[in-house]
Amino acid sequence: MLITQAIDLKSFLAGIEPYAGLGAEDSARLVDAARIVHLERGMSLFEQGQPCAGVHIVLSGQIKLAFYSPHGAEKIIAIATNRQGVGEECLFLGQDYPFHADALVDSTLIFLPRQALIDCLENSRHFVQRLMKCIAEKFHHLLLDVEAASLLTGSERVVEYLMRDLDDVAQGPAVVELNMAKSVIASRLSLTQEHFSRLLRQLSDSGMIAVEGRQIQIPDVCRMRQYLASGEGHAVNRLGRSAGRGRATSELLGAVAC
Amino acid sequence: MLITQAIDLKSFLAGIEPYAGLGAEDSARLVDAARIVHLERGMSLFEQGQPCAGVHIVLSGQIKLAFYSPHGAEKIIAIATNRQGVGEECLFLGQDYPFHADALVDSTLIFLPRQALIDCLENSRHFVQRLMKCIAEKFHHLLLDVEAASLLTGSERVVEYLMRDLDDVAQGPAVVELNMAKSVIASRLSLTQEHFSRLLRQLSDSGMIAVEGRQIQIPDVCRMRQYLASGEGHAVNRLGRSAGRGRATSELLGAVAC
DNA sequence: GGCTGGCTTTGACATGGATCAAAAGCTGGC
DNA sequence: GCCAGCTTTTGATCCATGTCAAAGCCAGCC
Repeated sequence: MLITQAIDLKSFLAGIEPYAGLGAEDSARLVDAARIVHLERGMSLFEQGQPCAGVHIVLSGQIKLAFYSPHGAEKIIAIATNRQGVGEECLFLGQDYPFHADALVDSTLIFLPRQALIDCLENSRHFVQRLMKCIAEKFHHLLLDVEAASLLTGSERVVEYLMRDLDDVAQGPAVVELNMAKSVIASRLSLTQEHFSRLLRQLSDSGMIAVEGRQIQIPDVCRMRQYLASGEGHAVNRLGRSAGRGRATSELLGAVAC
Repeated sequence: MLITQAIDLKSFLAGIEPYAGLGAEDSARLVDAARIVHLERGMSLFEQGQPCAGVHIVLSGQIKLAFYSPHGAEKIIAIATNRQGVGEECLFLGQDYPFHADALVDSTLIFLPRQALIDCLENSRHFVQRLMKCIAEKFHHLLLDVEAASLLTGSERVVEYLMRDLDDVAQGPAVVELNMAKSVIASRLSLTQEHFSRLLRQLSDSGMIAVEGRQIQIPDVCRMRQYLASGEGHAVNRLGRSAGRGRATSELLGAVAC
């Protein structure tokens, strides 16, 4: 690995969780062991069932994490981009990867081998804590996805998705750029691509959004929030009702009054 | 807290992850801070959105972890029983509980306050590692649930559920006792109670199982595995298909040939 | 420019699973 | 043994969402 790359890598790692705050020794250990990985669009980073070799951090591109059924059905769990890590949660199960990871577009990643990470864990209490926090956060995200998929209707999930990147206190108009194929977003939202397309059209027809290719105009963010809060979108479904009660769907909708 | 209880607690904690292997000092710290909690059936342990106060470990009973929509819809994420812990994943997010927890039956729990746990974490590197592993395992379980809910049909999920507790290499006949209300199991499997009831009947009519109240007879475990493997249960659904491929649904079905 | 192949939309239709309503079954209490 | 309050089953019906197929659309390429 070239010196310049090594230097860059070091400061790069220092800038992202959970690697920020590593001691010089550990930091060097990781940089030493690190490898750069290039993936062309469509290539696989790893397959479900392979033993976990380490962690990958996305430098550029998009990595799709997904399950496949034997019949070709696909469920995308998450898309890793930017400075996000892939596979931390599998490091210590002494286990196989629980999902597939493929490049949606040409991508570059840093690979940190398992053993180097484990050595750092032995060495630094703070690193373990940070890593634990990182895994807990992923857990939390997955929970939110499960909540949305179970309790919201298709159109509500779409609305919720469009508002994810928006400021919690945003008011008035906004623009959202869909930065991946609609079929990918559809699968993330547990929808077929056709259904997703129709839902966008419905929302568009109702004036809630305006679709221009991958660009979505939102004339009034508050209206979107209201849509979620007062569930026009859905036919009172209920899984079970076993100890029936009624409560607010907390985190799914920002708690801002409009 | 009575001496006898304290002694019991100490050895109890020593017997379960991630508390096994704690040093004497930390162990004492936890036992000191621990409180016993009794919950009557139907009572709430905590609510979604409350700040996380610590971890609860189930001594006896069943604790339901679930989301609720504003309209009373319920999605049960998991049932904690036996020696399982509740809430480890929320400890370090400095965050609120992401779900509700209620007692399905009269239950007894140990409560370990957040601060005592954090002190132990500062103290013991091994404890952090064990806790991290514990959280990673929960993450993995949730992933398996997401996989099942996304890729399997209702009847396949039921079959998969019935086989969960069975030995991976089990052959021939088996009996499964449903140890909670069917409506609860239904929600765990993302089904309505009515649908679940009908699916049990279908499987029963097809001779795959025999239902006697809460007791399910399985004449031939292998037949169940085949049912999952060769997906009779389902009408080739596909979410997306964006980079279509065909692979085995790994962990969902034990990899035993019949 | 005009082709080619991958996305995306639309339409027509099928169906799994949800809803609503009511009848059975159970179970614990008196 | 019988009632009151549950859990569970069954039936009839509806609807959100999936499926299949074909047509548009758009971008990169020669």
